[in-house]
Amino acid sequence: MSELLKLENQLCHRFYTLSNAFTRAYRPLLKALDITYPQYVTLMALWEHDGITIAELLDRTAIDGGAMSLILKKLQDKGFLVVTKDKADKRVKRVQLTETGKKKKAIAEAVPAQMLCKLNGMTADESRTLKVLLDKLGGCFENADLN
Amino acid sequence: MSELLKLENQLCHRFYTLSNAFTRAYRPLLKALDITYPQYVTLMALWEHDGITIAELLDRTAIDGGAMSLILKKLQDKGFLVVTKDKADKRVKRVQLTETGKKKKAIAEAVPAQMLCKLNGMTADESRTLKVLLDKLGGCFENADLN
DNA sequence: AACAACTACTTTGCATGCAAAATAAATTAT
DNA sequence: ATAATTTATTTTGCATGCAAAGTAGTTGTT
Repeated sequence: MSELLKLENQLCHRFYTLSNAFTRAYRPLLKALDITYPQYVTLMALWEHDGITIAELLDRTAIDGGAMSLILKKLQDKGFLVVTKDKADKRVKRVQLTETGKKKKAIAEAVPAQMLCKLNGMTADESRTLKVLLDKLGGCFENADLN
Repeated sequence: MSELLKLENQLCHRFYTLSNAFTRAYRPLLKALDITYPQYVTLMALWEHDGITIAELLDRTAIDGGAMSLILKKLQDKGFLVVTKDKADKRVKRVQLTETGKKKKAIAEAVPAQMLCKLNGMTADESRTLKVLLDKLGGCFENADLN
């Protein structure tokens, strides 16, 4: 009975489980905004940096390019934003929040607190430590990508 | 500029990113077995507990029920396992590894080491601490589910 | 025994995630 | 300047993840 292949020993499975748990936990909170979790991530990036390029958006959100195409269409249909071609470089498209999209930020401000409420088993200290370790792990992958 | 909605401050986004990174990192390693990451998780559960119920498999892997239906079909088509009806309770189905499926475990044994190799930036100590915090976070969600 | 309530699974419809192919436009090389 | 190459984005095909509806088969009630 090799320990190596036990599910409980896998770091990856914890991430798989927790990532899905987050997505599920956000769903009811995002219902008021009528958006999904990846759409929420996209909007967070835009509320911070409006008017950025799709490439930049992909870089900041780490969302798949193909998925982003559809996400932007949906957010545009919902009136959150508009996608316009860059005049200098016609390959490039820029994403601009609409007034509606900007106003929704006020509603979204309530979401993080509600999520933290669900996670009140974690101390602020544990949360900080966790973030540090997660960022370190993320760094490992960036290097491993070179293989 | 509320800090609350900044992407960099979101725990959830780290999980989103890292979970996807794991799946991508496993893909080349699982190519030799011709399976996807969720299929790998399913097999790990079975290598540990052969002959368990689908419900038990869902519980151990945390994979979606609808997805599991398809995953089991594919793994059965590939010859890893067979799904049989329980004679006592006809609603229940049990999943049994085939001889082929059992033998593949030997090949899979090499996978964890290859993955650890990609993550050699993390010390064993950091990895342990991380697991503890992840498990605690997982516990938070179980409680939050009651809302 | 007949019916209501519950269980274990599967199916369905929609939204990604991923790799690879396809487009279009800009840049580089010859 | 024209071809070859590179870059930005979209499209395509396949594999989940998720919620909700649908199917059998079981159990509890009266």
